[in-house]
Amino acid sequence: MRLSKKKRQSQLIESFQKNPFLTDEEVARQCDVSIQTIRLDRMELGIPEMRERLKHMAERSFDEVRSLSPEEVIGEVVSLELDHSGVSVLEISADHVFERNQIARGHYLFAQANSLAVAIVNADLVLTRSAAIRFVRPVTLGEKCVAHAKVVQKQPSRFQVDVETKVLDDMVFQGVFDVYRATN
Amino acid sequence: MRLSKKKRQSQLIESFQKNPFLTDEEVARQCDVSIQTIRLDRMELGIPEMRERLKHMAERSFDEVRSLSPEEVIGEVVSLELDHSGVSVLEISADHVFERNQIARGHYLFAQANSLAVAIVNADLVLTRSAAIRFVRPVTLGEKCVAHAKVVQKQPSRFQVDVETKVLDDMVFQGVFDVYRATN
DNA sequence: CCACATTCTAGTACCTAGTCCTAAATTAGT
DNA sequence: ACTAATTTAGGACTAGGTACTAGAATGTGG
Repeated sequence: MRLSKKKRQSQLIESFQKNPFLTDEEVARQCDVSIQTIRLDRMELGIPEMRERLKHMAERSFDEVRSLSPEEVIGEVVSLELDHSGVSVLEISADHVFERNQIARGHYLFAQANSLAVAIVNADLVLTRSAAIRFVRPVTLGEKCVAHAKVVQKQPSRFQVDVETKVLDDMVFQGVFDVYRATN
Repeated sequence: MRLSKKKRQSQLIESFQKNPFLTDEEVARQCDVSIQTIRLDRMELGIPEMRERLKHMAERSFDEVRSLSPEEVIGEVVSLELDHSGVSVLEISADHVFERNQIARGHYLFAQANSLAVAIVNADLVLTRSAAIRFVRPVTLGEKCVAHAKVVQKQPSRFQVDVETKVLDDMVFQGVFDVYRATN
């Protein structure tokens, strides 16, 4: 006997999770059943065909790249007054948290604040020289982090930008960034 | 006249870059040429068919998830003495840099240092309370960043971890992290 | 042991988004 | 006007499927 239907199906779920690139033919051979059986299983389990699986993976990763790369800012900038102030919003998704406890990894909050501090300065090449930051309280999955940045010191090529990130009215992160206009 | 072959082809490259999900049929309509022309173009330019493109994207994102998630550390930890010291290596790839100037975005260096500082502490739930960091010099595409972390102060649930990141013998990043064991 | 249900297998027609190939038609350059 | 480059058309074939029908094998209850 080859395995009951239920066992096969739960094994199937695992297989596709571990390796989404498997074709029906390959798993059929693995389970020693016909290709049609695998297809019926996929129907019942609501698992899409390989091409669709890959497409969804590609979509997800593409969306990430797109939201990161064009503006090169983490979080969505909702208002920006160059050389003065700005606000960005980052909703903590599953990608941002530790699996075990659903707490956001610090560097995402840092990245949000840092890229906002850099975006605020009106120049082609802006880099961070130094920063002092505090993670006031842990942020968890689903929370919407709103970062407010403002320039507090302005010199020809050096800026001090203060960033405060809140969830609702709750302060979660504070940072002071020393950024500079670099000569390209 | 519809556009010269060269213009069409360079537009094609851009289109596929902007949206890898396009089928030949769709771009053919966009360029107002036949599907075969697009296929010849793809051949000449060495652009694979859509399904292959998506597959490669899926592969890349799959690999990333696999290499990032298990340890939840950015960079590869090459040595680790719990509660004492550790070293991790991060090679700056195209994903880490600003497109314009090939300079690594600060938060990747921060992420490497931060996750090493957290990994070093022997406890289930470790979070960063605060940090003071300095980006000593910009890091560019292809450079291999080696972060050395050591615990310089140890209290029951609070640690100060100093991190220095170098490219060869060149200091590029310095950070002092205040991390703590949290009660889960 | 029979009957009936569940489960599995086989096979056909069809789909998309292609490849590979041949051949004809069109356009451009000189 | 002639040749060469470019474009288009079409046919045969492919992978990895969907959707559907029908039959075979394997249970399981009575």
